[in-house]
Amino acid sequence: MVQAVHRAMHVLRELATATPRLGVTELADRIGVAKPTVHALLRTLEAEGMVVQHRETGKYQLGPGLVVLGNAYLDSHELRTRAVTWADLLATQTGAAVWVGVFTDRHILVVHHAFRPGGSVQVLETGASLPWNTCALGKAIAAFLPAERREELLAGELLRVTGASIDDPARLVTQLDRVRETGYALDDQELTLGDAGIAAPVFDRSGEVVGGLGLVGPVERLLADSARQECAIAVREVARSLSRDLGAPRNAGLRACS
Amino acid sequence: MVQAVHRAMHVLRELATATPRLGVTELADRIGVAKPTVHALLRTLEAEGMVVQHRETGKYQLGPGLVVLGNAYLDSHELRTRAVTWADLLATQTGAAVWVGVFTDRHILVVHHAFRPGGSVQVLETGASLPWNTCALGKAIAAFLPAERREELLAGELLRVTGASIDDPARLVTQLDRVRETGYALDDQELTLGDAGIAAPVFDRSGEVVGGLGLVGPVERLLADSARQECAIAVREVARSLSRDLGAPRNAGLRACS
DNA sequence: AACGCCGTTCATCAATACCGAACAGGGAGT
DNA sequence: ACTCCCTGTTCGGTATTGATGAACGGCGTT
Repeated sequence: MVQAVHRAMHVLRELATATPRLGVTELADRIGVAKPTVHALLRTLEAEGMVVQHRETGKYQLGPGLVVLGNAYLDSHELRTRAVTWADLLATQTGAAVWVGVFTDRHILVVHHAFRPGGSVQVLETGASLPWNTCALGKAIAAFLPAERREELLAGELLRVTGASIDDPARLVTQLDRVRETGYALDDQELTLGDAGIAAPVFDRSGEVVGGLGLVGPVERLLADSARQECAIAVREVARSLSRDLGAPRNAGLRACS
Repeated sequence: MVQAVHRAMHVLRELATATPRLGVTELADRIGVAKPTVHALLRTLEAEGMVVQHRETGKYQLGPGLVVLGNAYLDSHELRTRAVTWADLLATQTGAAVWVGVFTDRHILVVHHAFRPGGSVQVLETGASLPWNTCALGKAIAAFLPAERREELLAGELLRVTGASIDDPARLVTQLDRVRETGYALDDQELTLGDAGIAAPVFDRSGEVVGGLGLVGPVERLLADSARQECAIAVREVARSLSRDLGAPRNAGLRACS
C-alpha cells in the first residue's frame, strides 16, 4: 500500500464529507498527520486539479478534476451504458423515474437516473450514495450477493434515514429471502418520506450481481395494490433483459440462493 | 510535489482517457514507470475504491469512488448550487437547455445542466468537458480572464470539434473583444453541428470570473434574428443576477478589459 | 500595538516507495 | 497436447523521497 496515495485519498474523502472547505491545520488534525505533510499532498492534488485553494481564505476544497474522472467512470461503466436505453423504456412504460445503481462500500451508488416522463422539476440523483438497507435497489442487489458478503452487510452498521428505515437485521433477512423468491425488492418510504421503490437485480456474464435497476416514485402510485404487481413485473422483466444484454446466463441469480 | 500521488493521478487520468480498461503492463508503459510500481499504486487506489479490477481479465478500470468525490465537488460548488434555480428559470423562460460551466485546464466543465422544458429525450451533459474555444461558455469566460491568462489560452493549442470550430487566434481575439463589449458570447455550431450557444460570464465577490451560464439549442431557434437578441439579453440578465447572488460588485468585469 | 492563528517554507532523517529479477497462471498458436 | 509468450503478481535491497519539527510572514482579532 502506497502510503502517500492512501493519505491523499483520505484528504479527498475528508474534504468531501466536511463542509465546503477545510484548512490545512484542521485537515492535518482530522487525518492525524503533520501539517507540512498535508500541505505537500494538497499542493500536488491542486496541481492535478483535484483540489482548489479558495483564494480569499487559503482553505482547500475539492476540485473539478474529480468530476471529469467521475464522468469517465460512468462512461466506461458497461452496466450503465447498456442500461440507459432500458431505463428510458421503463420510465416511459411506467411513468415513474428509474434509477440504476451499483454497490459500493455498504452503499448504493446511483449511476443513472431516467426522469419521470413529462414531469415537473426533478432533481438529478446520479452520483447519490444511499445506505444499502434503505432502498429497493440495495435490497435487490444484496439479496443476490454471496452469502458471506450478505452476512457482513447485515452484521455491519445499518443506517436509518427516515422513520421507516429498517435497521433490524432479522427483518432484513426475511425481506432478502423474499426478494430471492419473488425476484424484486421493495422499499416503503425507507429512503424518502412519501417515496417508494421497486427494484430488481442485474447480473453479468459470470452470473454475479453487478447492480440493480428500479422505479422510484410516490408510494400511492407505486405500491397501490393495482399498480404494484404490474410495476414489479415490468421492473423484473427489464432487469432481466438488461442482464441478458450483459451476457448473463438465463437463470442467473439462482445459484446465489445458497 | 509528492511523486507517488502525482503518479497515481497520472494513472487515473490515463484510465480515464483510454478505452474501458487497461492492463498493468500497458499502463506502466504509458506513464513510463516500472510495472511493480504501477501495480502498487493500483492496489492502493483499488482499496480506496477509485479503481476496480475486472475479475475476468485482471485489467483495471476507474472505480465508483470517483463519482462520489465528483459529486461532492459539485455539491460544494458555490456557483453551481446558487445557479440551479437561476438555470431553471432561464430554461423555462427561453424554452432552451441551460448549461452552467467553469474553466478547467483549457476546457469548460459543465457543472449543471437544466433540461429544455417539456422536451423529448435529452442527454445529461453534466460533467462534460469541452474545449474552451468551441463553446459560447468558454468564450464568455475567457473574455473576462486576466489578459495574461487569455494570451496563454490563445497561444496554446486550439482544438476543433466541428468544421465550424474556430482555431484561428486572430479571429478569437476579435470575438473576445466583442464579448467584452456586448457582455455575451455566441457559438454557431462550433461544438455540435446544428446547435448554437449564447452565454454570459459570472463573477464572484472579488470581481473575477468564476464561470459562465448559457443557452444551448438548435441554431434556427437560438440565432434567428428575432430570438437572438431576446435570448442574449435574458442570458446576460440572469448571469448578472447570479453574479450579484455570489456577492459580485455591480460593475464586475469592467476591470478585466485591460 | 501585541497577540495568536493560519498557510507556507526549509533542512534533516529515516521510512518507504521504487525497481530488477523472478513467480504463477492463462491463452494462443502451433 | 504441448509449448511459448504474455499477463498480473511477489519479493527484497537500495536510495530516493516523502514525512517531520521548527521557524517565517501575513492576517484578523484582541
